[in-house]
Parts: sequence; C-alpha cells; structure tokens
Amino acid sequence: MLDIKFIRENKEKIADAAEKKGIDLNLVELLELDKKRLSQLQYIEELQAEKNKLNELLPKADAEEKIVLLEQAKAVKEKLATAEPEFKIIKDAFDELMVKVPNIISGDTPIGKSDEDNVEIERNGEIPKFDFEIKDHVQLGKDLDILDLEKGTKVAGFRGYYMKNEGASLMMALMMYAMNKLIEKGYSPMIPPTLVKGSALFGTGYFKGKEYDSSVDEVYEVASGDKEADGKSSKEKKFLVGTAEPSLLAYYSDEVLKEEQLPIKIVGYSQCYRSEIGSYGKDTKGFYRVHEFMKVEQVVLMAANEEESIKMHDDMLEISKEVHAELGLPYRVLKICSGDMSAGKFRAYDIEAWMPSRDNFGETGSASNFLDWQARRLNVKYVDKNGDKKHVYMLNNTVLPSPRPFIAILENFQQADGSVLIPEVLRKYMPGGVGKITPKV
RNA sequence: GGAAGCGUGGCCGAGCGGUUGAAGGCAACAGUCUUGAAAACUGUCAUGGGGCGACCCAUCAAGAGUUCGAAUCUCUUCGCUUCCUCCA
Repeated sequence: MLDIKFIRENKEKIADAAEKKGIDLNLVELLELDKKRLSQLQYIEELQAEKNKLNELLPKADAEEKIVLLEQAKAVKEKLATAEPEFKIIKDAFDELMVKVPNIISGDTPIGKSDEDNVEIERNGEIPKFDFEIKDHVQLGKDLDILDLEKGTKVAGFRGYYMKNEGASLMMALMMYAMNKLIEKGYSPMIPPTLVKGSALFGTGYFKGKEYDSSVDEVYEVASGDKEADGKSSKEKKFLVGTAEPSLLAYYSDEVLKEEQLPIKIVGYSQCYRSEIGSYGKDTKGFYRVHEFMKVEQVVLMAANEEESIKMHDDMLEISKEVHAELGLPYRVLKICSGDMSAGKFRAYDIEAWMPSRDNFGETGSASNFLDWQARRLNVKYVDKNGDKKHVYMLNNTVLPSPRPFIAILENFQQADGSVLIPEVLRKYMPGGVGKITPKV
C-alpha cells in the first residue's frame, strides 16, 4: 500500500509502474474517489462539530432554550444518519482501489512483460560435464532410497513426497547449514507460526485484494476454525503461510520501533505451503514444484532510506550467492523485470541453480525490496532521530528452500557409480559426517 | 464441566449518561538548583485524520444499538483473569 498523498503527488510515476508491471489500475477513478471521500468527510466533520457544540450548550440551557436546541440537535442527527452511510460506500470503494495500487519500481529494474524478460546479470560456477549417462533426481532419489514420490502421492496426493534415510538427513542439514550461516552473519533466528490469520498475509501482500480469494491467491485456507476454550469453533479464518516472511514481518505489526533498533535482521525457518493455484500443469514431474516444503528465509526491517535499502538488498543477495558457492552449485543471478514483479515490489532478484536434468537453471531463491509498501499494510513504524514517525522499509530473501537445492545437489554431484557426493559444508550436519550417499541395491 | 470477574493513554489507575481526550501516580523528556549525580521544584508528555492557519473531527478492546448527548446503558464479537471440577 502507498500513502494517498504520495499517490496524489506521483500520479505519473505510479501509472507508469502499473503499466510496466502489467497491473490494471484505474488511477483516475481512485483520485476521483479520493476527492469525494475528502469532501464528504469534511461535511460529516462539520456536522459533528455542530453536534458537539449543541451538546455543550444543552446542559446549561433553560427549559425554553432546550426545546429549540433539541430540535436543532435532532436535525443534525438526521443529516448525519444519511451522510455517514454515503461516506462508507465511498470509503469502501476507495479502500478497494487503494489496496491495488502497486509500488513504484527502482530505476534499474528492467522493463519487460514476463519472466522471459528477466535479465541475467551474473553467472558463477562450472556447469558439470558427465562422461556417463546421467540420472534425474527422481531416478537418483529412487535408486538411493532417499526420495519417494509414489508413496508421497499415495498419502498426500498430487505433488506429495517422502524424504527418507540420507535424504531426510540431507534436508535437515541444508536447513541447519542455512540457519547457522545467517546467525553467524548477525541475524536473529526465529521459528514463526505457519498457521496464521489473514492480516499477516494481507499485510505482506500475499492477498491480491482486500480479502482472500482462493481463485487467485496461492495460499491454503484452513477449512475448520480453531477450537476455542468453550469448545466452539472460532470464526476467524486461518491460513497456511507459503513462506516465513509474513509471520516474521507481522511480528512487528502495529508497532512503533525506535531508529536505534534498526535494522532488525531475522532468519526464520518454517514449513511452507503453496496451493500452486496459478501453476496448473507446470513442472508436474518430480520434486521441483511441491505443495509443502521447508525453507530458511531472511527478512530485514530498516530505516526509510532508498539508497541504503538498495545496498541492503544487494547484501542479502550476496548471502544467497555465498550459500550457492559454498554448496558448490553453479548458479546465475537474474534481475527481475517489471512484468514479473508482484505489485508491492520495488526491486527484485532471483537466483537460480544449475539442474542437469532440466539442462537449465532452476529458481532456488528470490530477494525482494518492498520499501515501505508492506510496512504500511502491516502498520510498522519507527521514530527517526528528529522524532518523526515513518514506516520502516522491509526486505526479504530466500536463504535456502529445501527441495530445489536438493535436486541440484543430487543431479550435479552424481557419480558414475550412481552415488552422490554431499557438499563439504553440509557434512558436519550429516549423521556420522557422511560425505556420500550410495545406492542401496 | 461449573462459577465469578476484567479489558481506559508507555505502565498503574480513577471515572459508571452531559465543559472527561479523560483525575491522580509512575516512567520518559526539557529546564532550575548542583563541581557532577541524586533529591526537590517547574514545564512538556496518547494516536490517527482534515485545514495555509486560529483550529476542527475521530478514538476509553472491536462492532452494532438506545439517546439531543455514551468511556459510562443494551446486545454481539474478540481477548484476558480468578476460583471450583476434571485431566496430567
């Protein structure tokens, strides 16, 4: 969400951002509603001022004056009774549109329509060459008895999976490695809730509109409410998060921080749930796109300074690069183009690891800078050195998701004998420090 | 499962139909005094919105209602506490 004053003053910039992001936005209507809203608000406030005046006079009035005053008071009451519902209609329409106003985009964001227009800015690591017939991660998972997609589908349905044996250990090792790496870099670790109220998801931009819409929002809604202490079901809707980001950021919702507290850096570990509603038929084979997985995510809340936030954003990307490099995965970095950016984003990168079976890179991380767009929705402010209140800037980045780096590790580090080498940095987290997974047969 | 309460500013706490946006205290901040600190004293001290401004409006958990007028009365929702019981 943006400030209405900012919208009034930066019409062109916002219209431009909406167009480049491919978002349909009726800015003229919004500004028209804004005017109506203000004039109606002023009218109501005048009536209320009149009402307050009469209420001050009434107790002091004598019987005769009282009759006159009461009559006036009733007239004001009636006017308010018609003016207020009118205002509510305008306000609701206004709010509905406000929520859709996209953030502006950074000057260095490439302009494009879709992910095909993202710009590769960097590539590191050597793409492996194999002198034997390679297997994909599905086959490797089966041969090594570490990943069972069939049983996963039997029990959990489409896109279900089981991690087994060294696969389960490797997954945990990845998470532990990512967690510890970030803690060492000064991030505070958190395990946030994954079953949350709508406000956390709305606040971070995971609902496209004011309310959850199961046809477009990639979020699971939990059908049954919580059981209250009295045994009745709560009416408050609950959702499963698709990443730790909403829970981590909503921790600070409705709070006013002090500038000295900033930046706040958090690394969170959570299970992530994705309905993949917008990805029918995409990546239907294997482990690449699944409904639930584990992920380590980093978020930063910082003072409102665009230049500093860009630096922070780049620093966060550096961490992802370091992680990929340490795991020994060839990777590339993409600058996300306007058309592939969600409404709230100001600037974004993706990082992709090489996956031999795809004969291509596959997304393993995404770093985003939202400026204050999320902080306005979540109502997170800070008092700056001059005592002024401002909304904080919020940024987030994937440190490591679980399934995709797992794919990359299996496929890149497979050996002619069918075994897979485990990256050095993960071995201390493996039981017995094991460095290799070998076929079971 | 049974019973009784309670939600007021950063915190504690008064108010229970009309100059109450809200007494009092604590904390905080600024100043006086002091070599410095403490103490004492003086002052400032909720948030959001509107207006160039004097200033105006809203907010006492949230929502709805009664009333000319609601922190105060009624209803609903949410949150919390205590006691008994049960379970561990």
